[in-house]
Amino acid sequence: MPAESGVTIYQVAARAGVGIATVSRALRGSGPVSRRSREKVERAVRELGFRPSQLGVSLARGKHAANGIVFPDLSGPYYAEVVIGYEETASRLGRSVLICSTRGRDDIGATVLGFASRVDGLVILGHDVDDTTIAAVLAARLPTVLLARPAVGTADTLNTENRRSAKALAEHLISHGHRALRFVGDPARAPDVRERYAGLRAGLRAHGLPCRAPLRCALTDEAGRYAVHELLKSERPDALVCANDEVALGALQAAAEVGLRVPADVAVTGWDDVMAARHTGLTTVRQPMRDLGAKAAAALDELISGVRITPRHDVLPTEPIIRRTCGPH
Amino acid sequence: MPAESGVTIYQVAARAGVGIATVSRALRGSGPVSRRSREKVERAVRELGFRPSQLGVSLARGKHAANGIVFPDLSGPYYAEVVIGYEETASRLGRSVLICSTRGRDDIGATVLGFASRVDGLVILGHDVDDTTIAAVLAARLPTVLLARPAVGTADTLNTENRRSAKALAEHLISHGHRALRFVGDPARAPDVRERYAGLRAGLRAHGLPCRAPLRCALTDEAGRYAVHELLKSERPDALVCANDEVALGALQAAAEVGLRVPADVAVTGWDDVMAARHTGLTTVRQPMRDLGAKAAAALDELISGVRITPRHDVLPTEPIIRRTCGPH
DNA sequence: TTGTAGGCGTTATCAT
DNA sequence: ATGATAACGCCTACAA
Repeated sequence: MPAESGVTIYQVAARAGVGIATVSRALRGSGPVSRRSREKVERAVRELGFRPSQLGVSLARGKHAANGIVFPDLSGPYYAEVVIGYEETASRLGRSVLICSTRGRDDIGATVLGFASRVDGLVILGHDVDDTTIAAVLAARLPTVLLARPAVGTADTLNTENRRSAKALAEHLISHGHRALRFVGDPARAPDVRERYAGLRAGLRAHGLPCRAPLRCALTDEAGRYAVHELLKSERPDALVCANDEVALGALQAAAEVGLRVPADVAVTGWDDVMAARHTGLTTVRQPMRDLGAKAAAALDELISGVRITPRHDVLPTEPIIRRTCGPH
Repeated sequence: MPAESGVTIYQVAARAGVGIATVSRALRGSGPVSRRSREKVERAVRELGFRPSQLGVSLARGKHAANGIVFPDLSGPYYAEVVIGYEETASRLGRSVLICSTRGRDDIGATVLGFASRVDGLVILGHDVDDTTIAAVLAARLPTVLLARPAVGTADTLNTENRRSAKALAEHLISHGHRALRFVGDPARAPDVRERYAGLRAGLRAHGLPCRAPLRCALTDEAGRYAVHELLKSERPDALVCANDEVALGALQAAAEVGLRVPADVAVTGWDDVMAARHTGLTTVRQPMRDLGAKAAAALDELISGVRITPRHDVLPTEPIIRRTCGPH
């Protein structure tokens, strides 16, 4: 006795004194139904509290009428915003949204494959799902959109711009007199981080400045705090260009702990523009996260409905947000 | 051509030279199968890349093997954390998770009812869904858990403690010499806020102090900022007890704008312990949000599997987190 | 305009 | 141990 009232289309038909086909047509508007029949059906539906079983509908149609989204986590505003944008658009397009977090899972491949068998299309967010698994999903002919992740096979791809904004950020810092810019984060761990680091390097190079090796750490405030704290014991960079806001927030804490003023003694920048960034005056780069989700839903819809068959690869622009932590106004 | 490979159990049976019943049994382990048959089936499955259609399985079993969760939004860490906790536990219990945001929707009732017909059980988070709709869901005999929301009918209920912690917070402020405590937020808009306000009043009353009317505003940083900014033009409370962290963050901004120091000139407290709270030194109250989601999933599982039939109403404890903004350590 | 019948892909019963 | 066969609830030619 799942969701549906338990009432079947047969009972409605019986009560209305018509055939099930008429009930179906009346409900879906999928064929001619006399005014009289329609009214009888509507009344029977009301009296019985009939709600069509999604299971029946889906099986008959061969469609789940549901899309999936796979993401690494929902803590931290980044992914959550994407999911919200996705849900908003998907539901407007009449599709339910199934979620699947890979957080702390050991069998990601199998999980995603199972998940894929419950949806008409899939969005995969981030790089927790390996290429092999994605290839398998594509082999099952499941429409797929990859988000914030390098391309695989024929899947659509949707990314946000990293390099250009990172370079702009670096040049902004340089123009304010900063010279020793140090990147905080691990380029090896994520393509996005790699590109941000590349942008920083490009900015430095353009001004004939050297670039030190990145200060590697995980993308959490605690990791950033620890790494930067250790760093500041022995070195004094002009600016800390952090891989994301959380790391930057950790860096701010570390600076405070060792008695350094921001931005007077050291500048700090992040990436994402999370809420905490606004409230700490953190200079950062804003990504259109909700848009990203919405665009993914729209792209997936095109793929599922067959309106488009050739893959598309989009890159959404990002925008540096200059605040207090990167220097005098 | 949804997720599943397109291969059916009949093709597998044919290839393996057995009946479909044997294939089903072999795959599910739901009955005796000879070693020999099992091997033939396994090989056929592998060769054909067979994956059972969830639609077929669900229809035959009369179960969606999926739970739903309805929430107001995912921006802001509160709901996102709950959803994560929920997904984690639900998926461990072998159930997929469907999400439904009510954000910016006009037809919430209809949306939720439609949503309900796609799941075996439902968690409803917050008070965006009205009692009538919930009653309708319950009438459809759908197992339901209400989260952070007053009880309705026979649904399970799971809440976090508000009043006691609010009172404790008030008494902490009072013990630090604060007298003119002002509540910021609108008790009329949410039961949680109402209880937090009640707790504040109780704390003041216990010390023979008067309690002013709440400074009403929406639960966003912008609303809090504006309301407090206006307030501080004409009044000088000792402490601002905010309905949640976002409002409190807005209050911090407002205080800074009018040149007031926190906590020297005015203390500020929030509620939720979001990331930004940690990084601004905001005194707040921590709620076990992920736990809340996990417990909801577990409760729902009991209801769905029929292990328990009588409703349960739990209240999870909360914990004041004393930081910088409420006064000298 | 309407109803009958077949099909969607499983599971599960029940003879064998 | 195994395989027909009947559900499951709906949609949709097709025939009337």
